[in-house]
Amino acid sequence: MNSNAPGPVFTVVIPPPNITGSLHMGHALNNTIQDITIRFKRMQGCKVLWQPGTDHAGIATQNKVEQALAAEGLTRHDLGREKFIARCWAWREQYGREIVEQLRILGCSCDWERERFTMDEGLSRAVRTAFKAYYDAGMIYRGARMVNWCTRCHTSISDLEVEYEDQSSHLWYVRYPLADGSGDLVVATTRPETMLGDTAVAVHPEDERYRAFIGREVDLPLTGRRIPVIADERVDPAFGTGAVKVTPAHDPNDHEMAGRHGLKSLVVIDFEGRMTAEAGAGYAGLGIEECRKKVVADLDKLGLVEKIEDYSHSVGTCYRCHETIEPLVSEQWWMDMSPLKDAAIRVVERGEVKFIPERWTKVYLDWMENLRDWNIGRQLWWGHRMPLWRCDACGEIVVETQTPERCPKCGGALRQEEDVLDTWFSSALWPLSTLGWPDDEEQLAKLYPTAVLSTAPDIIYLWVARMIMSGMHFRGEKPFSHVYLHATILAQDGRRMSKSLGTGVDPREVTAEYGTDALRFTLVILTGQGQSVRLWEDRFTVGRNFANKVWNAARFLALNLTGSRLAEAAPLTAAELPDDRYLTLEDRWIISRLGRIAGEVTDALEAYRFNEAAHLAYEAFWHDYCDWYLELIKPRLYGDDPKAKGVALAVALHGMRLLLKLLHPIMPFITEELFHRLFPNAPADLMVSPWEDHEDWPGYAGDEAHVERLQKLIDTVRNIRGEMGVPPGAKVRLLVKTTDGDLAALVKAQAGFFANLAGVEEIETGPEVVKPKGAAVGVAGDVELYVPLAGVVDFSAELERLFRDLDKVCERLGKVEKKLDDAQFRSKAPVEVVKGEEEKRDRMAAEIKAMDNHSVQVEDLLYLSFREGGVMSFNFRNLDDLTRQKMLEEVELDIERGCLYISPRLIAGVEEKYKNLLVDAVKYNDEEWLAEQIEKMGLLKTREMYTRSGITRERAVPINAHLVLAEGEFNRFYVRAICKRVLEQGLNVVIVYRGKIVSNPRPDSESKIGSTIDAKSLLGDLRDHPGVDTALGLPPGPNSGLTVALPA
RNA sequence: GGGCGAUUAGCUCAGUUGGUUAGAGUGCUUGCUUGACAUGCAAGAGGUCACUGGUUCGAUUCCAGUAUCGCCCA
Repeated sequence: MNSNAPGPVFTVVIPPPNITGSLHMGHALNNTIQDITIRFKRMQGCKVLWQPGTDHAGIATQNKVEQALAAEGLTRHDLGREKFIARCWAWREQYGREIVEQLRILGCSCDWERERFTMDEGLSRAVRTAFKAYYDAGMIYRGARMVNWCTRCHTSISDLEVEYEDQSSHLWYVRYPLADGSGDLVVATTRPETMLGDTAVAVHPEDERYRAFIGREVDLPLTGRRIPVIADERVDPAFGTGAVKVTPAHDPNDHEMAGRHGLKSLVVIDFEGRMTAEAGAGYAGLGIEECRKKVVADLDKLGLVEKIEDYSHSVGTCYRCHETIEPLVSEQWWMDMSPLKDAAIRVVERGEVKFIPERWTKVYLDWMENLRDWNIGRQLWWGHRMPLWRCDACGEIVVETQTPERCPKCGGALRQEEDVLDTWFSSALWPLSTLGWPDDEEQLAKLYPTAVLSTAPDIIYLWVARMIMSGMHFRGEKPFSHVYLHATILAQDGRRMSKSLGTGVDPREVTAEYGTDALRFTLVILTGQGQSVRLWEDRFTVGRNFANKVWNAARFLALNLTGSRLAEAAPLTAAELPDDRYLTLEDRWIISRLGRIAGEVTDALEAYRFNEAAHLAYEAFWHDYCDWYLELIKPRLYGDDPKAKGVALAVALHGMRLLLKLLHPIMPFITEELFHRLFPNAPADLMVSPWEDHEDWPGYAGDEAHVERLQKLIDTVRNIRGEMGVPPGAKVRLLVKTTDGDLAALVKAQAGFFANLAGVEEIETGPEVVKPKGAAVGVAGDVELYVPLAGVVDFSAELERLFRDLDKVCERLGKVEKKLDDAQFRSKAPVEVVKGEEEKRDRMAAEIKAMDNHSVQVEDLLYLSFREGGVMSFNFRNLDDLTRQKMLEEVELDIERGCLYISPRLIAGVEEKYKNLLVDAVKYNDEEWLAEQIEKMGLLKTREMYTRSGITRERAVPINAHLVLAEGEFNRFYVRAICKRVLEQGLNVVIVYRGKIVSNPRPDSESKIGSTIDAKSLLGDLRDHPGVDTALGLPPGPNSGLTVALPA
């Protein structure tokens, strides 16, 4: 413990891993979580203690050692108790060390010199002290009860150690003859061999079928015994025949039933899993399976087997050896839990112990409410032998913490109880015993209670509940304030990792291949609070790539530091940042931003939101720091101005230092290493450096906002470049049209941003910027950006991009306007929300307006392409060669013949989006009314339409609709542009229009999404052109569309 | 049989009190051997938030039911 730290004490006890083998992924996650918390608190200045240790895990370890002995052909009985225990200790030495080694590889910063083991002397004393206290209080007693008996482990085990497996078996229907010879009663059972121990047959009292049988007797076959037929409510009339055999000694339900009816118990199965003498000659000594076969065969011989059905039921098995559990009545040591219950419930109900996530509180309370007496004895050798002695002479029972010499009553010789205590008896004391109880009150007062226990949900009953009970009982205080239940790690198939299925991932292999930091980071960023997560090995590339990124960013700084004196004078606190006036905009931005992130990471860690903390740090490191900041300072680093370089490096180092700190709890190794490389004069290790929070860092909110604006503009330029296929090396000119003087000034002053990050070599900005011919256009808010690309761009791609953006904005605006039109919304929603929506609308309207201005540009682009060879250039990249060829033929412009035919598909440019367009058009053609219209309008056939989307040339009816657009899919800009061109050629335009137009509202008009605009307004300023005729209305239909037709 | 949890992009997961343009990583498409990093850089596509009702001006979010999966208890 770092006792000199200024802050409060922060203690965590490790849930002690058992010493049976190796740590699995769940351990890796759990201990990573604890280490993150510990490192975080340590850096925050707390006096932290992370108490490490291991658990002796009685039955589990004993099994392992027995397996090892079996390999030598030995059993524990060959060795005897003492030698066997010695072997267990040897095992513990080896595997206990291995576990600890694995924890160290995981980077766990435990207080290793305090490492404890549940069977240490001190901890054993705690166990004896507790036992005596309970015994003296009358809470420990001996009694014969039904227990779960493992015939292989030769011990009773607790209910929680029984695992239920579905097994397919049979249901045997056996006839029990009535004693008076008047017939028989058929009982159904899954365990025919236990009939030898039957002492009754039971039916439900309300069961009409059997009412007459109650109180009579049957002859129990194979035994010569006569047993009664009783009535009991617990009998399920739907099971089997509704009559069941009652075997009090070998079934928990029957045992209870026997108690109610005063039936006697007949033990027919012994602790070895063999039939006893009570089972009768011919059966005694047989194994259970063997006996079952014989009983069935014998019954069959007597003609008493009515039938045998296939039956699947769940069978209790030992969680350690998977042997079937025998319910047996056995003399055992029990602990009365009722005196412990209330305090343990209260402390949770009062919120003094909080479960995270909260829902586990209920699981805990439910279990506590139904707490049963605890079978604390185990018939094992490995474990804490009960501190209880019997006097051979007078039978006195002595319970002491120190081994007594003689019987205090008669002076006779004493023999210690053979049973050991359930492992959980010592686990329950872990937070107490490791911190000094019962001997070191001073230490205990300082360290107890601990802050948090982090563990898996299935440990709630085993440890959490018992630790709380012990803590409350012996200390009057909870053992921890928080219980963090971490995620369950599953295999790729969504089930628990399984060694036998090969779906397990060994943390040791992952650390070897990807590194500890990668393992830790991946686990943490992947697992949300208490949610299960699927994991397989590939997933660790996330962590590895990030670690690589961190390494390289630091390397970048180190390379630039070479030869600089900065390294020696490396800045160590935010207070030593370069003076404000030397800082550039990006410097202030990153400082302010990282400070903000530090605060958010701190909050996330405080709230046990580890994945959020990891995500925040990741995002800040990779995207803010590397992608933006480091790129921005490169010119200064490579430039000739040593002072500017110094400032940039200093800020970069500060940022790096903070990021390393924020990442350190999660990735301790790489951060520590890099810290020392970059800051060789640092007075201490990173792990004990002070944590830095929001308030330790200067904030420049205005500068953050400025950079965000620039980022948006740069994104837009990059988007244009990417979409237009501008070669990465090519420099472009950028024109920014804005009425915002501040923004113009900002853009002008920070031209370097654009040069570095968007390949912009020249910028023009201001309110009167004019868009050059053949420029790609982008809109960011109310700002318009032009990138001249004449001769470079694919115009159709540009149009496509522009309209795609426009569509998106229009759609969003439509939603907002609909909302704002709703009187209910206006009256009932909070004013802030309404205001927010209004602002949103204004912003989007401005954006649309900016785009709208580009209808002119659209026309230009079209015009340009028309003039240059009369073929529009479209983006054909997704089309196959044949289609491409056909389409090229189709778009020939034949102005002389007064026909403009453009396939709707081509207008769209992207076939997918406009897939249904032509289909719709052809559907119209197929219908009679369209024929009528053609007739009426005197339209001429021009070209055939074809498409590759399922409409064949044969099916397509040729029409002379030159432009067919369908619902929601067209852009009025196209319509207007094309119409304008056509009109300029002295030709006429007829708008055929039908139904609702649900796209592209004009921001300056009343039209909105979902409302109808008429064809005239659609044409805007062209509507009064003498060549335009919109008189033709078509009936509305499901495929509302619009046709621009040109009569010859 | 009872309880709990999950169901969001091809995959793995975030989404904090009901109003976001629903996000990330990975995978996919396109282009890049740009002087830290190809374990990389830039751009792009991809989602009726399982389904059905209800509450509400408004539901991925709250409630009820259904379906599928998982865990715990009996």
